[in-house]
Amino acid sequence: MGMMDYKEKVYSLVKQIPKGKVTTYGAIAKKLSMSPRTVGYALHVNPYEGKVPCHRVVNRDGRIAPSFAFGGSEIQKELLEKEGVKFRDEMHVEKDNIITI
DNA sequence: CCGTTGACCAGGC
DNA sequence: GGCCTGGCCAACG
Repeated sequence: MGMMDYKEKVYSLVKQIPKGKVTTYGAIAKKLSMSPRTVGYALHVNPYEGKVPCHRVVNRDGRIAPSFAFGGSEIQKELLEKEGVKFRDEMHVEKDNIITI
């Protein structure tokens, strides 16, 4: 494993989120000592569709991404529901799905 | 070198 | 829960 820039650190952490659970940008940011915005940016430009489960990251309120990079929030919702994540409404997961990792 | 943008957050009300 | 504010910071033009 060579040098990891900040984005790769984010991706390797996201890969550890178990199926059926989600975590927050802030939790990842805190663990990597970076700003939550930077985590959001890294996922926005994530080049590893299918390799990094970026659909398992939500904001502090449990809200999914309004402009999820791979097909919009509807796709993110589908991916999560397929894994058993329950939703409170169209844009929010039930908070008991959120883990801190 | 700015000014702006954005998959954010903490805290207050 | 919602709405604001101030803070945050990489990237882009």
